[in-house]
Amino acid sequence: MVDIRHLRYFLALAEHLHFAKAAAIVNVTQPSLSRQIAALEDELGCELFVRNSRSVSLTAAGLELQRSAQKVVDSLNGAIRTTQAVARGERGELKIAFTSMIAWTAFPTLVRRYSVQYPNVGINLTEMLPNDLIQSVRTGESDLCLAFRTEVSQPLSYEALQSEKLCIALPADHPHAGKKRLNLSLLKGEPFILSPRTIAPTLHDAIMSLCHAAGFEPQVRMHTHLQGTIVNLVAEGLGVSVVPQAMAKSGMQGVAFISLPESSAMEMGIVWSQENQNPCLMGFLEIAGKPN
Amino acid sequence: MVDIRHLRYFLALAEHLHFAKAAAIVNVTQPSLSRQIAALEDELGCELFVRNSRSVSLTAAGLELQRSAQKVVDSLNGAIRTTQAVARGERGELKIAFTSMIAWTAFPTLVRRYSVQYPNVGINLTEMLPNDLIQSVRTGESDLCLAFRTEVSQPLSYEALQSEKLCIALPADHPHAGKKRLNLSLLKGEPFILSPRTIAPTLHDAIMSLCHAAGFEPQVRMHTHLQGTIVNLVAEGLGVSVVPQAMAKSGMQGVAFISLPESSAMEMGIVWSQENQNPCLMGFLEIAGKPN
DNA sequence: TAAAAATACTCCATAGGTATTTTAT
DNA sequence: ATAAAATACCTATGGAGTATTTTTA
Repeated sequence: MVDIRHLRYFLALAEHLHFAKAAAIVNVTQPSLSRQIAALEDELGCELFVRNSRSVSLTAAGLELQRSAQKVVDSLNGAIRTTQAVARGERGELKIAFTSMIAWTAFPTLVRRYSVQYPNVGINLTEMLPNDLIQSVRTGESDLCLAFRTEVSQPLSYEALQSEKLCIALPADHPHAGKKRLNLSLLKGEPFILSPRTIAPTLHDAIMSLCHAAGFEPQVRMHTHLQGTIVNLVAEGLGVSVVPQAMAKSGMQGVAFISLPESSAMEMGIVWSQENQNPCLMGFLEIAGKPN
Repeated sequence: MVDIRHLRYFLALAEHLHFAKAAAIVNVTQPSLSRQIAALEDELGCELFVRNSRSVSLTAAGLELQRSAQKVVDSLNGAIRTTQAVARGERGELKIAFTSMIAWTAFPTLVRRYSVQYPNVGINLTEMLPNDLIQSVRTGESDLCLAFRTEVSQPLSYEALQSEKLCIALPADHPHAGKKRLNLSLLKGEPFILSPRTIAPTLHDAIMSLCHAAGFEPQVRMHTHLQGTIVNLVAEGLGVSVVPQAMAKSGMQGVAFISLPESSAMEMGIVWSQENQNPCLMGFLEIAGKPN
């Protein structure tokens, strides 16, 4: 059975055309090399070298083997290296689930930092509805997701990434626009644009309890879980809303953002499964754990 | 040191995901396979399988190795096969030297028969002057050549392929054209077109001795070693010539060919070196030796 | 004659086998 | 309880080393 040792010995001899020198290269003695080359020729059933006590040269078959054996050895070395790289999490694929809100958090920066440090890992970002995030991690469909703080049970884990207060979004021409502070109760009669509870329960409930604390039940006119769309609708004057403060960074014209210091912080973090063996996940968690 | 055995065992296990079954595939016992897989993982420094007593599955690194190891094994098998094919003369290159006269002999058919039987051998046909043919074989520049019968010394060999009588070529409007037989001496005063002795001595000398036997010294007006050109010049009425009978097959208009049964046969054959180790040469000689 | 490859002989590392234990469902 | 992988222990194949012989330019 031809194995890699035969090829390594053969390649050394094919290069140096001298048994003693080639033997030294591969760290064996000349008789050992002689025997292995003879065994290889016997195994293949053909001569690879023409040799006498004065010279060694390749036959046509030997010349062919020199070309192809080098490829075999190279591809074996490559296979070993890439396998080890995968094991170290330096190569492979990381499947990340996110919702459209992602664009307004620190998550994009985190993904960029990861992709810079692990340039050979393919990052598969899949958008899904907020409610489906955790389940996709549980089934292994995703390696991790970004979600609001949540209680997760074994084998899932949660780690906080970032906290955001909420803020009020008003049309720029709204009577209260321009104020530094605004008591939510003043929006009692306004039409609200909110995320539907069925899709984004955490955010929905947080806003609802703010309104209840202010003593009113908001009149919800429109639903969408896309925060960017909510801000757009507010800019069109179709209603008011309460959105994560990061949305203020959107630079959208026609909207006034008024901070809500009394709102509880909306904490976001990443969720992953401790049973997930994808080595790329370890690298991501390590980076997520570091302060940026 | 990772070798092919490790990869073969690994691939069997990666495919069947069951130690006992995979062990049977590669014809070893289960404990032997267990130990070799463990040794491979140890050598690579990473886990390739997640296993317990109920199930075996590939890790990310194992999945990567499955892909690349298959390529390594395939390329090794390919290297072995092509090397053996080269040794058997079924692959490689055959360098053949010829002169332009080649088109008028049995040689093209022989080359075609060879290339049909050995479709993976590249045939390198190099045209050269008749005088240079033998030398190119001696230096190894060519593996074989077609030449007129010649005495060659070790390590060169000659084998006859084909014999050709010579014939007279006359312009179609020549007074003697149309005759079945023609004594050469009747061309005594005619302008002759011949191959120069410096380039094609064998043919030149054969024609000269025919003329001398007929009792005259030909008046040589033009020289060229290209038999096709000679026939063209005859067709233009510029002279007469004596050419190999195969030229009659050329179908050239304006030329009459008259056989010369008294001419000695011009024997052609192939010349090669017995020291030439090109396995393709053996295949060619075998085909050349067979009657077509 | 001398440089270099092949051979003879010995040793030992390790792959492989049998029997058994451990493990997880 | 059972199927399956791991481990213990033994055997023997064959790869490697040293010493020597053979070969050929």
